Amino acid sequence: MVADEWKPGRVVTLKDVARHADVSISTASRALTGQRNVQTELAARVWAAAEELDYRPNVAARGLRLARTMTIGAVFNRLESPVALEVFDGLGEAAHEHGYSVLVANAGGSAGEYQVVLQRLFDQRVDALVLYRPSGVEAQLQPFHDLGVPVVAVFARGPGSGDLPLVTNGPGAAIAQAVARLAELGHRSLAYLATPVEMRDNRTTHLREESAKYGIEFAMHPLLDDRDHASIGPVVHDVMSARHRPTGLFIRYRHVPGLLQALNAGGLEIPRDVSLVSFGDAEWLQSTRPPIATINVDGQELGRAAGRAVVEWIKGTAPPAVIQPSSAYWVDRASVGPAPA
Amino acid sequence: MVADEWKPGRVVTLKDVARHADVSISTASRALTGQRNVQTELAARVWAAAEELDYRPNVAARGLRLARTMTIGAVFNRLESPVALEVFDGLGEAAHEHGYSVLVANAGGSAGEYQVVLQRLFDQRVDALVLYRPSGVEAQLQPFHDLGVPVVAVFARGPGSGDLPLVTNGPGAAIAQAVARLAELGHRSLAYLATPVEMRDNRTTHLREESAKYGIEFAMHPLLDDRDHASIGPVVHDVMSARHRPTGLFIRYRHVPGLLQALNAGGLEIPRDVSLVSFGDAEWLQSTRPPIATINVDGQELGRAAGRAVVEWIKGTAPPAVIQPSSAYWVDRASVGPAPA
DNA sequence: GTGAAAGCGCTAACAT
DNA sequence: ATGTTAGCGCTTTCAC
Repeated sequence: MVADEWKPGRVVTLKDVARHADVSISTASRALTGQRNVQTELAARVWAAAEELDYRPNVAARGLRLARTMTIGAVFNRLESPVALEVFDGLGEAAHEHGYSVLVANAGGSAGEYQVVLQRLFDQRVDALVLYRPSGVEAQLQPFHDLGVPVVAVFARGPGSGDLPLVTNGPGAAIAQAVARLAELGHRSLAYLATPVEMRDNRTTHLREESAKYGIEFAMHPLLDDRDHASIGPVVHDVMSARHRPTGLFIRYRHVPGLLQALNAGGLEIPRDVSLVSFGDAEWLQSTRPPIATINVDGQELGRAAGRAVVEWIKGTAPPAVIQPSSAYWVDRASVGPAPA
Repeated sequence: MVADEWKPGRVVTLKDVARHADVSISTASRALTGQRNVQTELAARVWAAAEELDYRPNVAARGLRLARTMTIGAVFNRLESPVALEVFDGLGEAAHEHGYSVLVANAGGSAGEYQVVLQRLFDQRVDALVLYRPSGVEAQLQPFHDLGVPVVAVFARGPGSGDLPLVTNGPGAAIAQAVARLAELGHRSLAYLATPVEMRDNRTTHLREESAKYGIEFAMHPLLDDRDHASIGPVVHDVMSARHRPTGLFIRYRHVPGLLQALNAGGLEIPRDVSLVSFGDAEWLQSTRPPIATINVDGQELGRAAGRAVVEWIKGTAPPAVIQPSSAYWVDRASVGPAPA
């Protein structure tokens, strides 16, 4: 057989398949979508034709009819942290598994930009929205809510994110282990260096509670919400030159390079002068000297869970307020050592 | 005014706008798409109605009609290297600037997976395809070529990628600077550690040529194409325990952690025993001790260029075989020091 | 300049 | 069980 009338630049459509199999369009459609109201023999003919013509259904067209685009919108503030990447990876995996594609967008940071990004996703009529660490986006989500489009937050949700279902993990156990280890090594004063936004994380609560258990002092120190490494320097200097300076530091992954530079500049050595724990792991944290202990998150699993959640939601079953597919885990490395005398 | 007849779960459509402005659908369309054959007064009414109803055109529907989906497909082997991320970022930026969204997919590695990913993108009828470091995908691209869908490779293209237009940068100048610096510091023997695939990069050629200029010995050493850090150990051991061991090492970013571990395990220090240059930069390379010199690529610019190229191509003007928006640059850091005696 | 109508590719009544 | 028809939201002839 020969493809009936094929022009080079034209994509083969359901009509072509139907004609080639000598059935009506609707029969072809039914056969290909696997409905039962079609004779086995005809169905076979349709499938053969489709195969031969290399027919690929136009998802957009089907979406128009079904009011589903089979795309999931994902918004990241920037794919910068390893966790964000993992989440993206896992999300894609879960989405593809269910036939969805992922339309991803980076919102650089400003609210205005976020607005634009959401608008584009709305224009594309995504079937669901996955927001990584959203913050203050409640208002801009209204159009999606009006349409009943599922929206979930992943990893964390800042203030002003309304009551989006949150896909996250429980850092409690891992933080407990970390603090226990530090207590065991004689540490009596810990600190968490974080930007004001980050401080709202439940990590803060856990750190405080666990520290209290051992009678350990715990303090938070605000970091500028700045990308510049240097900006961390003064804070570290202040913290470490105080009379009662902490002997154990917790800090988010993205600030580690800056922190290392700052400590280095101050002549402070890890773990001799201060122990260090990073929230978030990466390959290179294992090859620094010393390797840096982490409290880590299985971002991929988070992403997968988020994907599954929205797909289920699309099908009708709304998720609970919090989904916790896995727990963070504690990775002990040489950056955690005995408290200095 | 009040939204005529608005049901909660329904999205406002062009029809709604037309009715609200009391014009025909086609006039509304013309007004909103900014065609001239429409009275100023009517146009104003239409715009007002659109504004009031918060009308957002359905891109998919428009796409169906115009045979353009306004999406660009991007395929990464995995968003793992910092450059890949930057490229993605830049691509998104350029795409959005021109009204396109980016449908991104990760192909884990196997050819089969790549096939599936491409198929999904085809089903979504992406208007163009951007492939990051593609290799051996020529055959699977046929459907896109048949349809005249623009496809470009970014950063590099492996064997079997046909004659895809390539968006890349010229590493020549930067490599020349690096080798010059090493020569100046007395190095007489350099090596490039890379997986067999990576060795096909034009970096190899440049390294060889530049080394030759100074009469410097240059050797390539194959790495297993493995994600496991440990697998690099034996190779490093072999290379560094040879009688004529190199005093300067070039290696791709992603292998740096493994290399550092291996050198560390072998009791070798940078730059005392060997100097190191990484292809590809990252924040943490500045905060290791010593900081690691790099030959770096402006991935973002690459991504932007790729985006611009496919958009232009969609509009009709095919790109040249190679687009080189910027050059790689040499970043001297303390990992490059005097050759050991 | 404006509206009516056709049609992009597909699915889902509705007829038979 | 199959074909005919309508219509998803939009643009664009084609008449007037």
